[in-house]
Amino acid sequence: MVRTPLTPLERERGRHLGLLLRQARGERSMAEVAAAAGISAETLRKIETGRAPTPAFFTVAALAGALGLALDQVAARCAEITEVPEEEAPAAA
Amino acid sequence: MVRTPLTPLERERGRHLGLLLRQARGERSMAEVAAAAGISAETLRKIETGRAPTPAFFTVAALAGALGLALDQVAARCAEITEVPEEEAPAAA
DNA sequence: TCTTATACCGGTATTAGTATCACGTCCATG
DNA sequence: CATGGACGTGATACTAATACCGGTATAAGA
Repeated sequence: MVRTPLTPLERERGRHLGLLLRQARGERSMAEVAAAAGISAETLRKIETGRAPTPAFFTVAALAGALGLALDQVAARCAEITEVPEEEAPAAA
Repeated sequence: MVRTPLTPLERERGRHLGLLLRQARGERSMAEVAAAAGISAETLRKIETGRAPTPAFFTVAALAGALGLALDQVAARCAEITEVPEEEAPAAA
């Protein structure tokens, strides 16, 4: 295999990142924040719901800027994710 | 077109990001830094040379961690890139 | 000279991010 | 009830990131 598929840990980290961004968005609409960050609302939705677990650096940077978040804080919070919840870690994988 | 191809500005920004990382790497070898960041040396090389202009967020975060860089500083430096050098901006594009 | 290490480059393979479209749900408002 | 907005989900299209391979170049050392 050439490009390693995302590990469950990476997916969990992406889910965490999505939650962070969603919390920071607060009451603002997805469309508004997405427009402010210069990305599509669909992409923001995928990131927030964890369906795009490893978005591009500049995408996250633009979102952090639009949401008033510090990138280092975001990265630190995501780096805390070091294990996958058992409910989310199927034994078959 | 569905996924917008990278604009010349995005490529220029990626080139800038690569230079930042290379400077921060200093005398250390690519293999060493790549291993410290948990990525392949090939990927690090592509990022440093600007051939992968929009790397994943966690990839940059891991590199910044391995290099002792602050993500906000990196993003801010890259955000300064708002125009493409004329030599690099073909009129045909 | 030969070997080794480092880095650059091209190609190739595979997965993932980004964007658009369509449809469905929920909720508030008319 | 109808309508619209916001969010969710799935499919589809296309580009890009990541990784591995082989080849090349250069510099240092035996």
